[in-house]
Amino acid sequence: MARTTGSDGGRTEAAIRDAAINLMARFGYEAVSMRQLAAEVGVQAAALYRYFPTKEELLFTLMREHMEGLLAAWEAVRPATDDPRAELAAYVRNHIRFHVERRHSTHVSNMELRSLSRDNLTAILRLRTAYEKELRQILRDGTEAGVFDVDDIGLTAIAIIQMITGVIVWFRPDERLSVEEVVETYLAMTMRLTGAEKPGERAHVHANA
Amino acid sequence: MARTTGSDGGRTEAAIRDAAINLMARFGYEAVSMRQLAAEVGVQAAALYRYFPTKEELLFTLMREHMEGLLAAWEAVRPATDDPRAELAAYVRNHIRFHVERRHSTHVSNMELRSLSRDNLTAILRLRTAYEKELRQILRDGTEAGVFDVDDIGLTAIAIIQMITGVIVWFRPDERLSVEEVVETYLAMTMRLTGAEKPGERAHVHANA
DNA sequence: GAATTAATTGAACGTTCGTTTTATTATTTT
DNA sequence: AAAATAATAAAACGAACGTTCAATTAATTC
Repeated sequence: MARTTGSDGGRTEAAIRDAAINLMARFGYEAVSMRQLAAEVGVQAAALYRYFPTKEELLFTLMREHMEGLLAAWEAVRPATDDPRAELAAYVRNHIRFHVERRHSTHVSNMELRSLSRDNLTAILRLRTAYEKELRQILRDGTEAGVFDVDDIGLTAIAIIQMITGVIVWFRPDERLSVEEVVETYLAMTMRLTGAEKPGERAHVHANA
Repeated sequence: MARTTGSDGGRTEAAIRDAAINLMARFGYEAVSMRQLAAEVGVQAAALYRYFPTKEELLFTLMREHMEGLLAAWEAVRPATDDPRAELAAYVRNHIRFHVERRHSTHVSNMELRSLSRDNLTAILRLRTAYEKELRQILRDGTEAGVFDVDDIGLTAIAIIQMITGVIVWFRPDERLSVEEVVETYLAMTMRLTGAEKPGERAHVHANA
C-alpha cells in the first residue's frame, strides 16, 4: 500500500509530536524507537522522516517549543508593576501552572538534555538561562528594595526553580489537591524562602537575645 | 588470549561499578553499551557477565547500594535529641554532603528509575520512601511542638528534598563556594521554609493590620 | 480526465545491541 | 607438578536500531 485514505500531513505531524512527548516522557528518549513511535501514531517508521529529518531533531523541536512556550507564557502574564513581590508571585504561579499543564513535555525537557548534540544543547540552555535570568532580576530588585531578604541571589533562584519544578514529579491533577491549592502552597513557601514581607507588614523577626 | 596476568575479580568488579556510575551519569543508562563500559574498564564485554548477570541488574545494584548508603549515613548522624530543629539541620546537612560527595550515583539513582523492572523499581522506591518518611516525621514533630510552622507536611517534605537535591545539578566542588558554605545556605533556606524559630527566638512576624 | 503533488508503505541497508558459548590462560590448591 | 578453579578473550547469536529508497496510491491542480 501507499498513501492511505484520509491521510493529512498536518494531522500526522501533530500526532507524531503528541505520541513522542508521551512515549519519551514515560520511557525516555533513548528507550523509544522510531518503530515504537510510528506504531503509536499508526504509521510505518519511514513516514516519520517526512516530518522530522532525524530522531534527535524531533527531540530538539519538542524541547525548543517547550522552552519558547514557557518564556512566552511568562511574557504574557508578567505584571505591569514594580512590586517585586507581585512579580515573584506571578512568576511562581505561571511556572507551576505551565508545568502542571504540560507534565510530559516538562519531563522530556528536563531529562533529555544529554541526548542533544552540542549545538542543540546550547540553544536550549540559552532559552533556559534567559528564563532563569528573569527570576534572578526579580530577586535582585526585591532585595535592593528591601522587601526580600536573600543571601545569595543565584543560589536562591536555582533553589526556587528546583523546588517549584518538582511539583510535576508527584502531582497528578485528580488527587486531593487542586492545581490552585498547590500553586498557593508553593507560592507561600517561596515567599517564606525569600524572606518576603507581606504587603502591610513592616518588620522582620527579631531574635530576643 | 584468556585470563590476563594480574587479573583480580575484586578489583575488576570495583572498576566496573566505578566506570558504570561515571558513564551512566554522563550519558544515561540506555545510551551506555556493555561494550563501551567494558572498554572503559579495560576488558572485553563478555567479562562483565562474570560479575553482573544483566545490564539491568548492574544498574539495580548501583541504585540499591546508593539508597542503602544514604539511609545508613542518616542513621549514623541522626542526633540523639528531641529538638526537631537539630534533627532537621542534621538531615539537611547529611543529605547535601552525601549527595555532593556522590554526584554521579545520585544522578543515576534519580534519573534511571524508569529503566528498572517492576520488582526492582518497587525495591528502590521502598528505600526512597523510608528515607523521606524520616523527614516527614521530623516536620510533624516540629509542627506539633510548635517550633515549625508547616501547612502541608507531605508537600513540604517533597519540596525540601527537591530543593536540597538540586544542589548536585549545578554545584561543582572547585567553585567559589565550598561544600560547607552551600550546606549552610541551603540549611538557612530550609529553616525559613519551615518557619523554624531560631533557638532563643520567641515570636513570629506579625502583620501590622 | 490528465498531470502533478502529497502521503505513505514495504523492503532493505549496514550497524550496534545485550547476551551466550567455547576455548584459553593465570592463579590457587592439593 | 598435577588438578582444580578463577578470570578473561574471541567469536558468534538473533534481534533491534536509525535511516534510506523505490514503488504506490490519494488528493489536488490544471
